[in-house]
Amino acid sequence: MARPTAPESPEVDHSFCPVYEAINVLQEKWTLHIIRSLLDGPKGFNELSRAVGGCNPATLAQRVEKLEHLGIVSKTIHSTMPPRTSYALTEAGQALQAVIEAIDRWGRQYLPEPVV
Amino acid sequence: MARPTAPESPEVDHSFCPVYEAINVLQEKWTLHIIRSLLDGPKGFNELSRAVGGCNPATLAQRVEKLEHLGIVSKTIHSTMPPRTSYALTEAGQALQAVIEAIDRWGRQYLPEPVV
DNA sequence: TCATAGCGATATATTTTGTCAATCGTTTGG
DNA sequence: CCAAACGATTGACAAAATATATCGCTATGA
Repeated sequence: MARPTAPESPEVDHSFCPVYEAINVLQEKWTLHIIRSLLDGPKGFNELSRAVGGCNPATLAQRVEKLEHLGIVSKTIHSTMPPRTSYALTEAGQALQAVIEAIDRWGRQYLPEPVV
Repeated sequence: MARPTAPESPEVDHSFCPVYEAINVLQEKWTLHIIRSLLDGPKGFNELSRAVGGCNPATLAQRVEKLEHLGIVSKTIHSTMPPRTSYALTEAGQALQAVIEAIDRWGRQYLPEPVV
């Protein structure tokens, strides 16, 4: 047991495998959607919420906080009143474009029909 | 509302966006770990479980069934008693190697230190 | 001027999802 | 001949996500 945040089994040693960690970060619900939305520019909270499509504010706030903590997203408060905040991708976040593009290519090729 | 399985908001139209769908498939917990494990060859149920590391059998069975249904994983029953089954990636599943590799590169570059 | 919509969130209650631990009948290794 | 391993399945439980309402405040339009 090396990484407390990662799910572990006694049989396999995943101690510190960057891919395993990366997967753990990206597999959380909405995370990839958030990153994809931010790839076309910084957004405010509600703006991001609309772009992501369907994520409720509680989850969105939590995800975005975690991504900020991981250095993937940066949060800038322009004014508290009226509330004006913007979320943008950091360099690490921008680098995830490659991942999104890979998913994009895969989706176009192998999910041509609606998934039921 | 176009895709019943996808989370939707009235403001944004995600009706049929392959990337959006692909993300929805890949973001489910353990899915990427399962695919990554199967990239180095077919595995039995418990073998897969150990390779994935930490996923409980109920969830694993459910994930693997869904992936089979999506045409990403194929299940072959060699014998029912004694139980002998193997799970392998289909062509669509193999194609996800590109995605895993992109995540791999990203992880190595941007997650060099343990993620708390 | 005065209601209204929008901002960035947060709280509570409920539903969905994932986990834990035990279990099945059979074969194999010691 | 007893214990472990195989591929799962079950039911009770915990954790995560959702819907919905709400906050204080302001800029806008009628």
